Amino acid sequence: MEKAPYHHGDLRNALLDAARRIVERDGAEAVSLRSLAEDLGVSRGAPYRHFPDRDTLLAEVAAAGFEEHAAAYQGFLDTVMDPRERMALTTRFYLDYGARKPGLHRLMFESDLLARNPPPAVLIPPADRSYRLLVDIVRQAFPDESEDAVLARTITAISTTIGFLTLRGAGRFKAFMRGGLSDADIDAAVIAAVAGR
Amino acid sequence: MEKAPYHHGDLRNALLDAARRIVERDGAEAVSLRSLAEDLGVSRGAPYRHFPDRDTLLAEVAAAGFEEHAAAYQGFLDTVMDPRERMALTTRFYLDYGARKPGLHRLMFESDLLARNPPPAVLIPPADRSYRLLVDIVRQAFPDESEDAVLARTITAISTTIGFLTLRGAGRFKAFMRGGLSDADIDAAVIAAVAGR
DNA sequence: CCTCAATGTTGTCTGCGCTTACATTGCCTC
DNA sequence: GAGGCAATGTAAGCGCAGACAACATTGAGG
Repeated sequence: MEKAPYHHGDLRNALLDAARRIVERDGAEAVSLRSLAEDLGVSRGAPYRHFPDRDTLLAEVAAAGFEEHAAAYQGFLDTVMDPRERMALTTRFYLDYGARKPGLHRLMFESDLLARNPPPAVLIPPADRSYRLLVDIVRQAFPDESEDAVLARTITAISTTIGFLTLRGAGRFKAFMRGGLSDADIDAAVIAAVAGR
Repeated sequence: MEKAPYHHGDLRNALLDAARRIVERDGAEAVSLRSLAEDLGVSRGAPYRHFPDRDTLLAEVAAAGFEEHAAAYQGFLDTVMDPRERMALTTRFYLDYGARKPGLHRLMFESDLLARNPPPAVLIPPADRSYRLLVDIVRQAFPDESEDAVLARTITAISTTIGFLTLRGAGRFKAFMRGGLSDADIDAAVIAAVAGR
């Protein structure tokens, strides 16, 4: 018969994993250090040994999200040869990811973690990496455009994609559905607007 | 010497006004019924006489926001004659509004109030009205397009606009600023992407 | 073996949403 | 006017959460 050891063993990573699962499903608001501790069979003060506060934990979850997110469409650079098709696939990947993990998506793209002064240090490298990757993909899809135009296009492209997910998540498109447009139609319209101009 | 009357007089509207001010400046998360009650000099239970819960109050604040928002660019339909220019002005109005009242903007376009089942009844008419107005503006700016195309374009247009505000608010464009693009350049790029295709 | 740093526990404070039981007020009717 | 009643406000309390401080336990290195 196993008796529970005084020390958890790897509480830090266990907290990150558990928080991540909750964020993916129910959003960052649903994460509570207390209930996390309870789930992991540990006292409510224990998490503070590993994270000074709740936001620091969430920042690490978001950082891991950016890593995973960027790594996934990094692959398109190697496997998909046509630059325009690559851009369309990247957009579709964003849409799928946002639909599959809405809470994590919100934490990454809507929370004000990166707007803090200063932003959490763990968050900056993966966020920058993801941003640079995206600019590369846009640049190769529109090779004739100036660098400023490419940057501007990257901004509008990601704005369209993220905004669409935000608004759909907020239920603002329910009214549009009565207009005979299917989900697939709308997805296609977004992808066309981003990649097809 | 005035003694405080037992009844506030118009607590309901006082709550709405106070909540609105806090939402505009600091976001809906900063609204607490307790501190609202304290500010207005009533007991902490008093607000519950007027709103069954916090979300109901926030829904009314959002509804008022949609009214004001739509009324403002309703004016463009009457005063601005060129349909494309009208569309550009509407976009600029969205951008200004989001920059001026970020918290209210988030409550209106990012919160999940409208995604509930059922959504708060007070919210549906103003949200629908705002949506129809927007479709009208897009339809007149692109009169040759099919109705489905107009709907799709409305969706991508508002997605671009709201997404841009969301991402800028989330600090995700800080990295882009180092690329030599000014705020005005980026605003212009968004407006061009929405209205100028 | 002993010490110490890392890690986990317990108790406490504050603030919040929400509910229940009770108090005050003003209006409406007779 | 007096009585009654609905609207409105107060007071107290529950459960949950974040954060901190004081204390306990453990294991690794000197």
